[in-house]
Amino acid sequence: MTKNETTPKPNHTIYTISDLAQRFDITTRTIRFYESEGLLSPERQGQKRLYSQRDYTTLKLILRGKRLGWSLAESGELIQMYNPAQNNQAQYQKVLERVQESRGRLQNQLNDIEVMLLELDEHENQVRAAMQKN
Amino acid sequence: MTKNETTPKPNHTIYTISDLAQRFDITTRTIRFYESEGLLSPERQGQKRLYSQRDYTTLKLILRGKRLGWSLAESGELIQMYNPAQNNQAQYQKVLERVQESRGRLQNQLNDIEVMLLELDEHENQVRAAMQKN
DNA sequence: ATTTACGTTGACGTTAACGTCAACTTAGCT
DNA sequence: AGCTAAGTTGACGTTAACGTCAACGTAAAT
Repeated sequence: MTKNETTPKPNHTIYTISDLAQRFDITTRTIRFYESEGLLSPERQGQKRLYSQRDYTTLKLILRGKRLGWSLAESGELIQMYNPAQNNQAQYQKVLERVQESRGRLQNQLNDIEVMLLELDEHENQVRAAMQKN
Repeated sequence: MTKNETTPKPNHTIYTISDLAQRFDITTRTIRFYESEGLLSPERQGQKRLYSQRDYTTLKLILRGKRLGWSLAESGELIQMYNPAQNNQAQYQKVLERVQESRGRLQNQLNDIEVMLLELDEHENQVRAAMQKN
């Protein structure tokens, strides 16, 4: 019997806002802004925000999205997908469709990247050839 | 002997601004804006702009960059790389370094995409499992 | 000659994604 | 009690990447 579960993460870990800011190298202002945009919804202890492991994961997703040029709204849709919504079959079906859409976008981007990489190879060859000529 | 050259493109083709706008589904305003940012420098016939095959390629590169979330400034550097600059070895060397940098960025993006795709797979499995349960 | 279509140059407006204060509150330390 | 560090909520500022509009030029078609 092979271990096939995901490695058990400390699911109870709690982060403060500046804690997250440091870990992800962003400002607290940014984190609050994401909340105001509906991408995060941390617990409160009094008026202070407390972030869970789920919030951590969500933030990671947002930032990965940003590195791929996704807007916050687009990442927001992704986050929605991952959140437990209604349990009925119709909703499940919609989620699966969204998953397919996201996959499609990513595939397109993957394609663009490979074209770019090929063009870089080609160009490098040309430059090296020109270097030899002299 | 195999044909290994790139397919001969009509290198003399000339485009008007609205022509390019249609082909790439952008506005003429956008194209002029890119020129004002130094990304394009079309010929002029009187005061009208005439775009060459090189301009066409440059635009394609810009838009591909945008789909990957690259800023115009970043795409501008790429364009510089592809343009015939000084012929001395030092310059060549710098170009090769820039090529490596671009490759690195693209590899990072590629990595992000694969993580996202894996997470989508995982989530799809979970959703399908939940659908079966009911 | 005058529409019509296409092009040009400013100038100003707009949106997303934050940055930058300023004016508080709150909890812990001395 | 008083200080300090970290957090909070507005409110306004900023930058990139265009959109929108006005006023004008020009070349081909009727």
